[in-house]
Amino acid sequence: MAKNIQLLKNVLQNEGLRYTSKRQLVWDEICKNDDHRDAEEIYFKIIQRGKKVSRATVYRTIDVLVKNNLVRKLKLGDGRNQYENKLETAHHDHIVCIQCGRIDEFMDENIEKLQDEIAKEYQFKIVRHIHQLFGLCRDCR
Amino acid sequence: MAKNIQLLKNVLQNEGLRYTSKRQLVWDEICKNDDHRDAEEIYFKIIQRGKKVSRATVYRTIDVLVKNNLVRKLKLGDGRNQYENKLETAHHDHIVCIQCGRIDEFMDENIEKLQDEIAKEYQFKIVRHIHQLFGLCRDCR
DNA sequence: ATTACATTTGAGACTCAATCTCATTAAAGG
DNA sequence: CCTTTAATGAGATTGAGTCTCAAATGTAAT
Repeated sequence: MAKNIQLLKNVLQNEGLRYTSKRQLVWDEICKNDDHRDAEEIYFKIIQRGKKVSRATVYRTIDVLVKNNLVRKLKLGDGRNQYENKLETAHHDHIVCIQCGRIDEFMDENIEKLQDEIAKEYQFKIVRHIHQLFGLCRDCR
Repeated sequence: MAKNIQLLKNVLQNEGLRYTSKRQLVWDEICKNDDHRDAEEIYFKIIQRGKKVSRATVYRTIDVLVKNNLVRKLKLGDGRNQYENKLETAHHDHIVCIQCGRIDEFMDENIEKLQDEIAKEYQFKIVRHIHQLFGLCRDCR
């Protein structure tokens, strides 16, 4: 857990922001489990634990954590966005520009889940997968 | 264009909804180009063309079209959702057994939508994609 | 420590895309 | 044309997320 404190300190320093107890509360809560939760759940859980923090601070802190890759933001698209800590080494797939060769990485928790559903439907046990998107990047389109 | 009218009629019939001039206006506008536009743009363009329709009807009609695969919904996650017609034909991906070589085909609309979101996020215009699941089929696992 | 200054925090107002309400209008089938 | 049922529109409402600004807290120099 001390490692997580240091991660936060590094990020804040990197952003030119102060290390504060409120920011630590938010990061701690997000690290408490590996589920994806929305800002409201994270906020409420902290309150439930008897700590004081505001929604504004939760949102603001999450933004910093997401920007600095400590937290993954899952944009479900409907309702609230969800978040999960990103402490494990992440799996990712690729999105490739057929014009200039630029390669970006992507990773989508929802696609992963849907793959599992498909595997179940076909009674397959998945060992690995390839998922590549080909197209024109913002500079080539 | 008569083909598009029929597509709309089929969808509405399938949904148990009436074919109306307002719904046709919305679908026509979405078919007018292949860009991704948000509901407000689509609404306003119809008004600009001198036709009358309300935002509520635009939103409601788009929902039906998305649900029935005539329109692709691009959830950027920030700001307004965007939409584009989906008149081109469908495709499928593969799920492969690494033991016996069996190949099944799958196609999941939700994965497709998520891919579009990713493309949007990365500002890519997707031309094609590869999505293959490798594992053990029900007979080999 | 104390002071002086800058940043952070919180309560609630605010934003804005999207949805809902319900009175009015339009479609379908006699 | 008439009746029934669904669709439409104007504006109110919702709700996740952001913004405001006074108060609280951190930071650094003295």
